[in-house]
Amino acid sequence: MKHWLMKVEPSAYTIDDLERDGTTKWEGVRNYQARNFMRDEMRVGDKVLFYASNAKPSGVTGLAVIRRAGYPDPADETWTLVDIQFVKKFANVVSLETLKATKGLEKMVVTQKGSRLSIQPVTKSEYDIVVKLGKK
DNA sequence: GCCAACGTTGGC
DNA sequence: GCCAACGTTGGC
Repeated sequence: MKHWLMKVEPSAYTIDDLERDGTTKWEGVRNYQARNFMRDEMRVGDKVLFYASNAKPSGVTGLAVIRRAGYPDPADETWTLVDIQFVKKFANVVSLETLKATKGLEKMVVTQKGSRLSIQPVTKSEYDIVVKLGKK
């Protein structure tokens, strides 16, 4: 079982949209590294931190789970889709600022300078720390 | 809106 | 295959 962080801008999709929809196709990834994670490594049941980028503030807004593993995008088979399912919305956003200030998350990809990757692997311990922060 | 970081493209 | 130019991401 792996853990992931998936970024999306609120103007495109939010945790509220996911709560309403239940599940959604994760469309629009146009980066090879991110695609390869979806295509090769994501499995049904993997846990996902749902991250809002370009937000006020940017941060993790809730949790999701992989519902369907990587499959070709019917619109363009170069690219890969997965389906994710809503798990929960955090009472409060766990902001990037908080992530950067939290012990144990120093190596988390999203806290690194210049980290633009929209699909990122997260360790179990990082995932657990963020879930705990989300309950506060 | 600015701009640093970084991925991609394309001329050579 | 190198690398400058260009485009995009995303924090601020």
